[in-house]
Amino acid sequence: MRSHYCGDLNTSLEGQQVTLCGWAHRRRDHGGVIFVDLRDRNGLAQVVFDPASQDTFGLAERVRNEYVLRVTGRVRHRPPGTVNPHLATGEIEVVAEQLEILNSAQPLPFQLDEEGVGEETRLRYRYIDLRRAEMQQRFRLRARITHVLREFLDGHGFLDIETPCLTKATPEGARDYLVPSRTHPGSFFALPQSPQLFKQLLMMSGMERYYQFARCFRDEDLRADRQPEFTQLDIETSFMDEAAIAGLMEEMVRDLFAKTLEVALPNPFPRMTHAEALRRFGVDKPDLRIKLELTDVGDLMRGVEFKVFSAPANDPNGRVAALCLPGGGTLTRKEIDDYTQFVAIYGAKGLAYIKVNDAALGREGLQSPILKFLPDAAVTEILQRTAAQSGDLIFFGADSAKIVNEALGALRVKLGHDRSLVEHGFQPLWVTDFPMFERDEQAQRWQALHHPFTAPKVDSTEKLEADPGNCLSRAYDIVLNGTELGGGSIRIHKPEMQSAVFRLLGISDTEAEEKFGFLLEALKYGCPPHGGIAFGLDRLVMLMTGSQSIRDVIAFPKTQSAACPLTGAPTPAGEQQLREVGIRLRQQAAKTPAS
RNA sequence: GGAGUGGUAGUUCAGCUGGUUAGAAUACCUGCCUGUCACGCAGGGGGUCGCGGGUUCGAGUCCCGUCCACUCCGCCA
Repeated sequence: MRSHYCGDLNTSLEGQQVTLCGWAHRRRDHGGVIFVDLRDRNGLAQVVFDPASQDTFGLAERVRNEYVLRVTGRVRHRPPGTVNPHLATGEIEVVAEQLEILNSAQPLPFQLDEEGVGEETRLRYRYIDLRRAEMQQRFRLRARITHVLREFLDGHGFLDIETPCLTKATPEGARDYLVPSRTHPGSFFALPQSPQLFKQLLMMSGMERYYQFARCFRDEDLRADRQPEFTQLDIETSFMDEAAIAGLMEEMVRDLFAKTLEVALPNPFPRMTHAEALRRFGVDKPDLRIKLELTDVGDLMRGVEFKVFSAPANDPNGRVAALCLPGGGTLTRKEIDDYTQFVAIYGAKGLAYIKVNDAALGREGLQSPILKFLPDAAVTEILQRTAAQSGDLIFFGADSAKIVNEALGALRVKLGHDRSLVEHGFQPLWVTDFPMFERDEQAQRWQALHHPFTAPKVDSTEKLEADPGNCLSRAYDIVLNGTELGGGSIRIHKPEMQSAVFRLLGISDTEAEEKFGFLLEALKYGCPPHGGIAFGLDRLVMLMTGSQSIRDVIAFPKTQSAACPLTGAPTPAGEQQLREVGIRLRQQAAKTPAS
């Protein structure tokens, strides 16, 4: 006799005695015969308690749904007739000879095979939700993914090294989660937003190739793909340049997809500059499965009477772009109004359009409220550039480049999904040549687009300071199906360059010394050129499992208000605990968030 | 901080322009049925309509506030 999983059972085991452990998922009672679907992590098997064959009846009578059982019995074919597709194998059943009830169970708060159970109920009883076959499969794939990634990295000489979770607050970036120090009253640790500085220090330590599945914490508002704590596959190498790192990393991702999903990704991954991504797709993480593209038409609008178009066309920070939707002529007035509302979210004040009824007729074949403002030459050129055909519809965005890009970029993705224009499969992409800085007009200063340790493409501080606004960085992002999977860069490894970047970011020497003194000092003791990348593991698993939310691939996630319905965390701290860490509250906690 | 959607039985939902005792499915309980396959049949229990206030003769339904969940904007170096 040997133990089996329900899903392991097959017809070749006929006649053999097996032992199964699991939950009595569904009990049916027909006359004297009792049928129990036994569920374990591998599936369902039907167990028959037949009083005519064995004396197990007395116990089986007591079995209710979801009791935890150990059943020993003999495998046999079912009587001819029906095959149950819900079972791991519908052709055989196990005739129980011994039954042990390992535990009883109250009726579950929701049915495991029920669709659409509310998010909060699922999280409140996450341990039950995780029993569902769908969740079991997701977490099995997640474990398989981390295993294959580790295998690849271990095989390429990377060392798995842990870095602290209790560390120092960083001044820029996301809000930190703070942890009060008992031994240093009034002082706080911060939970790491990423192990960025530690992995750089490891390069200075001669570790040369490092990786870690690192838990990261950011106290910012949540989204379907953002949790306050999440896992990064954090990687850093010495002596490798952008091309070498990208080459190795995409080899790793190809290996991963081949081994876990049997999907062949392109070799090499396509590459695109940040500027090209914005110009063609309006975003720095384009979903290449959607073939729609933005087309610049600003040069045609400089002289038109229509101020909405001519003003941004003549503004160096403005943009006028077109987005042609094949077959969009069938859109109703209401649908177009809905899209206008949609782009308003991104600050667009309107959404002009031209319906192309008959492309061959030129102006006469078009239909649009803005047609009267456009000269013939511009109309002809628009049709040509967008390659519009009869039956298409051309949307227009005209505003600051930022608003046009965000509005039309988001509209492009929405149209892709609404109109079923999304190709199947996985389409990866490297985005490169990011600007080093972006201007924060409100604060009148530069901000790092990536992070302040990213190396610029120029090699001297003079060149960097001469024109910071046009300086590119040695950063790269890996994008998959419109999701930013990971980002990295070659780092600054010279103290004077690091100081220059801090200065440009408005971080004074005193402040830099206070916040990053240890880094600046370490750079002086022989820092190798180095760079790396960090992958969002949860997002990667989300894409690979086809999940709609990052919560579905995290065992115990938080709700949108960053609370845990299962444990009730966070909860108010007791007076004694607060006293120990030297904290007095400015106001009493009103209530427990999850209660 | 802001916009939108939702909150009614354990669960998933219906409940129209306000009007008797708030319904369905499923789950649960009892009984019947000797091979069920989401078994079937008969019966039963189960609700502070998120919470607070208001309008009204009368509120699940209308108004105001508030809490919670989800999606998005801001935010996320």
